Formats: sequence, C-alpha cells, structure tokens
Amino acid sequence: MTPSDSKASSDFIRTIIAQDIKEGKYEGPVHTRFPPEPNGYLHIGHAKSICLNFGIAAEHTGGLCNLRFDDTNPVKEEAEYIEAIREDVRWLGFDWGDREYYASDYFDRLYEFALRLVREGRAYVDDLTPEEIREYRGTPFEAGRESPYRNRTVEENLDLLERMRKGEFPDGSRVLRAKIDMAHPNLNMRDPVMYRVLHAPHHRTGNRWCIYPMYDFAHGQSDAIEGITHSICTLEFEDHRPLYDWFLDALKIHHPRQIEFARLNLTHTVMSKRKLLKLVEEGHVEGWDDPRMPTLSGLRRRGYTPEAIRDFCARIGVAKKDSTVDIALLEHCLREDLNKKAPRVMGVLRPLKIVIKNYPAGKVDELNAVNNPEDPSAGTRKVPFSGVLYIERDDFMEDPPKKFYRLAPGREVRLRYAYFITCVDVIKDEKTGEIVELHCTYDPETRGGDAPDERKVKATLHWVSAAHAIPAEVRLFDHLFSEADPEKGMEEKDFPALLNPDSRKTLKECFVEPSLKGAAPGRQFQLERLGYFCVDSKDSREDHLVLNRTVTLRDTWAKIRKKEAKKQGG
RNA sequence: UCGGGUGUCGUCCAAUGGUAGGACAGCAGACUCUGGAUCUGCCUAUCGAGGUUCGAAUCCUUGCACCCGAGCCA
Repeated sequence: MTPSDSKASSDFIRTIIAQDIKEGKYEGPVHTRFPPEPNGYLHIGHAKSICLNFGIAAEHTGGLCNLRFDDTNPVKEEAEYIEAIREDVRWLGFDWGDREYYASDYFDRLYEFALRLVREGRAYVDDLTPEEIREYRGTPFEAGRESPYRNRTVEENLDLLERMRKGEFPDGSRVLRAKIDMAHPNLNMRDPVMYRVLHAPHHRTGNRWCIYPMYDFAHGQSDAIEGITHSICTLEFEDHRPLYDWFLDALKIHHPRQIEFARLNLTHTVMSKRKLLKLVEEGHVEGWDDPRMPTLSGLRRRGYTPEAIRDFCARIGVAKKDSTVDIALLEHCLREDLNKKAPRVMGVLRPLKIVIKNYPAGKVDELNAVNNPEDPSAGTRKVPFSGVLYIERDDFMEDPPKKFYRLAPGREVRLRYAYFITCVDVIKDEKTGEIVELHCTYDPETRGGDAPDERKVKATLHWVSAAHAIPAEVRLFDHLFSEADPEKGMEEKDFPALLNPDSRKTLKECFVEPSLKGAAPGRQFQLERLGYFCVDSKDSREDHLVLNRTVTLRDTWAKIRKKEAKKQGG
C-alpha cells in the first residue's frame, strides 16, 4: 500500500481532534455521535454529518460513533421517522453497533440534574406567560428584565417543579428556567427555559411525563452521559455553546468538546426539513422518498448509490464558511460510480419504427453485446435482432444540421453490436406530416458492427427489436427547482412557486431489451447513450416495468444543440 | 445598534510567513462500435485600505460585506 492509498482527507475538525489526541485530552478513544431529531427524513445534508461523525470514529483505533435520537419534543416527533432514519444510516454504510440511544432514555437523569440546579438555587420555576417571557427577554440591543418569580425560595421551586411533573398545571402555565443573567449579550444566557409543560404522549415514554426538557437542557448532558469526546454540530449552535458549558460546569459532569461546521446547501434544491415537509404535505412531491427529493430515501429510490454519496461528502470538505455546493458535483460522483458498476443494456425512450427492407422476413438473429466495457468480468449477453426495430426518435433528422451525425435520409450509421444500416425512405402520416417509420437497408457484411472494408460511420445508435422488446414506463427527472438558489429573496411560504414544472416527465411508451424481463425493484443499469436508470421500488410490477432515470450521461450533443439554440435566440 | 461567526477561481475545498494548488463546472482538442468512458491542454481567485517583513491569503490596524441569534423548536 502506498501512502496515498491510505491518505485520509483532512479538515479543521480532524485537525483539532488529532491535536486533542496528541495532547492526551481525553482518556478513552474518540467518541462521536450522530444526533437526529425524529421529526422528518434524513437528507443529503445529514449525510455530510453522518460521514463526518462515523468517518472520524472509524479513522481512530477504538473510535465509536453513537446513533442518538434527540426526541425531546413529542408533539413533533413520530416513531415512523425513527425506522426511516435507521434504515437510511445503515444504507449509507454505517454501523452504530448496539449504541442506539434516545434523549428520552435520559429523562430521569435529566430531571435529577434539574432538581440539583434548583436545590443549588441555579434554576427556578417561572409563572410568566410565553408572551411575557419573550418580552422580559429583551432584544439583542437591550438587556432583559428579571422575572418577578426569579427569587422564589428553593423549597417553593422544588414544590412547584414536582407539581409540574405530576401534571397539576396546564401546558404553557409554568416553566423551569436556569438562573443565569438577564442582561447577558448572548440571548441564550438570559435565563433559558429548561423544562416546559407538555401534556402529550411520547412515542417512547408514553404518558410517563408531562414535562419535557428543552433541547438545550438535554443535548449537552446526553453527550456527557454517553462519554462523547467530540460533539460535532452545525454553526447555528455556536452561540449555544456557552450555555452547554454552563450546564455542564454547574452539574460538574463530563465535558465534550463541541465543534461547529457549516451545513450543506445544494443548488437547485432546498434542504431544510421544514421546507421538505411542506413539499410533502402540500403534495408538490409524492412523499419523502419522491425521487426528486434530496432525502436519502429519495436519492435511493432515484438510483443513487451510497458509495457516490459518501464520495461526494468526502469531496465537498468541511469548513465553517456558508456554502452552496453545485449539484453537478453530486451528479459527477454518481456517474463516476455507476460508470464502473452499471451493466449496459439498450432501450428506446421515444420509439421510431424502422423496417429493414432487405432483411430476410421472419429471421431472428442473436447478437453478442458487452455488458460493461469498464468491467470485462461482467461478461456478454445475446440481444435479438430482426427486420423491424425501434430506434430513438432523436436519432433521426430529415434535414440534419451540420453537427448532427446520426441517421438521416441516405446516410449510413451503425446499430450497436448489429449492422450498418442506411435510411432509404421516410414514411409520413399523410395528414399530420409526422414521421411514422423509416425504411432502411442493412449490410449483411457488417454483422457485429464492423465493416470488412473498414469503412467508417459517424454514429452508433441504440435499438431494440420490435417483436422482442418489453414495454416500459420511464420517468425522467430533472432538478426540483430551476433556480440555482430557491431560497434567495423568497418568502419562506412562497418558495414552492419556484418549483421546476418539468422536474418529472413520464414516458409511457418506451421499450427495453428482453434481458430486462422481470427486473427486480431497485435494479440499476445504464441504457446506452441515455443515462443510468433503475427499476422503481414502489410502482414497478412484473407486468408493468417502471424505470427511473437516475442521471443522464454527459451529453455533448445536447450541449451543442443548446449552444446553437442560444446563438439563434440572440 | 448588541453577541457569535465567515470572507481564496463561476462553485466547493487546500495552502498555517516562502512558487496560490486540487476537484467540479466551462472552453478547446485527441481517441472511441455509447456524441458515454478515457486522455491532453486552456481559462479564472486571496473583500477593500493602510502597516510589519527580504517575503503576507496567512501577522497588525481599520473599514466593508455576508450568515446566525430575541421558540415553552431542534
């Protein structure tokens, strides 16, 4: 192994951790955690965090990464999301062993912690209404005011907190607050709420609790309880860090080192769970796993591979600068992976019928086709050829421009792995003028795709034999939003207006080669010259094949066409 | 106006006082039974102004821009 083989990517977080280890700051091995809230599905932004946390643990001997659900708000969280999150993390390729934890596992200890702070006079029960609390908090520019309930006795606080826990008070009537500093320039330190009354059943603790800890009072302590050494989170928690420090110090418990990084943004999509949830709830997409969604379940259904996503996460790096990664990089990683792995088959999306006039009637030939030119071990297969075929409509032009070198009247091209054919006649619908079929001749000497006289053709087309082809429905996907940045200058509630109306096109009359018969859900392959596709895991049936286009191939011809169009359009 | 952050090619990430480099995107070409893949070449950047230094993306001063923060959300 050369040094470059094992060269791990580095970033400022890994640098800090390496330094901490060098200085012997922590007793045990590196211990991280991935802490999702089960209130939605995981998206590619979470993948960045998952790869970071599990990746760092894996890079150190004895390193561990926990999966912890931050389930402190029963009104927003659902058990359905937990299973989905587990599946997504596993699919991405990470293993948390038996270390699956829940903040709700710690409710008893958290309550004990709260009691301790109350006894020490560091927390109090406040009777202010939510509106009053906001008012008393002040603003970033002016100090807040202390609540009139701030100086209750320890006994009174203990009594009130216990009665909150027992359910004597309605939602919103009282909270437990930390007694810190109402004039602190960091708003998080102005007596933050630790517990609120919420008469709601919890998906794990049922009706055992009617008060629930705030995230700020649960997160740091959960990390401490689990012995996390490095608590990696996103930038918006940076100014919560002093508060976490305050709790940890007051409680005198293990103190992980928190490091913040910038969350991932991607062009042509949205990433916040709120927005994704809105797309789902308002029916702009078919669900969390709609193949256009940036969710892991959506990407999976679309045909993305875990390897491609991990590669992407490695390439985007980690930093503290707000950034928006071009979705083209994600697509590049995908193509690179699929190019190595996906078997090639032929299929026609917009069929144009071809009749080979000089081909013996009724004859069927079996031609050899390479399964994957990038991988000889993938072998070869037989593809049936006959006198009536379909080719792609886009592969013929009656009046071709200079740079078009596919089929045209009088022109010879190659049918992949088959024969050279020449177009001799164009048959049109008399009324509409639409081209309904092409008449061609073939050269029997070119069987397999090479001419004995070494003559060349400029194009090779994909095709299927009409009598042997399998019908399929094919869904073509494009960016969810046509704008690169749908968050820019847009009221949050209005962003669906920017949705790309052409993000999904369904083609119902496609044909694929017979080797795809009975293809299992999720199966992936390349349709030569068209792109990578997979069998839809939800809608495909034995007798009704449904394919998703995962991503197109790089398409130089499309680029030329676009450029020409732009030139003419001015 | 307060607190916390961040400013390097179009985009993302490096360079930690010593030649500003890589990837994606773009452009041009080679090759090709996928206009795929592959290969080659090209293009473009240190937020501004001062200073320290033989030498500054990096240190200092100052200005500017952008992001986060006033949930009983996470």
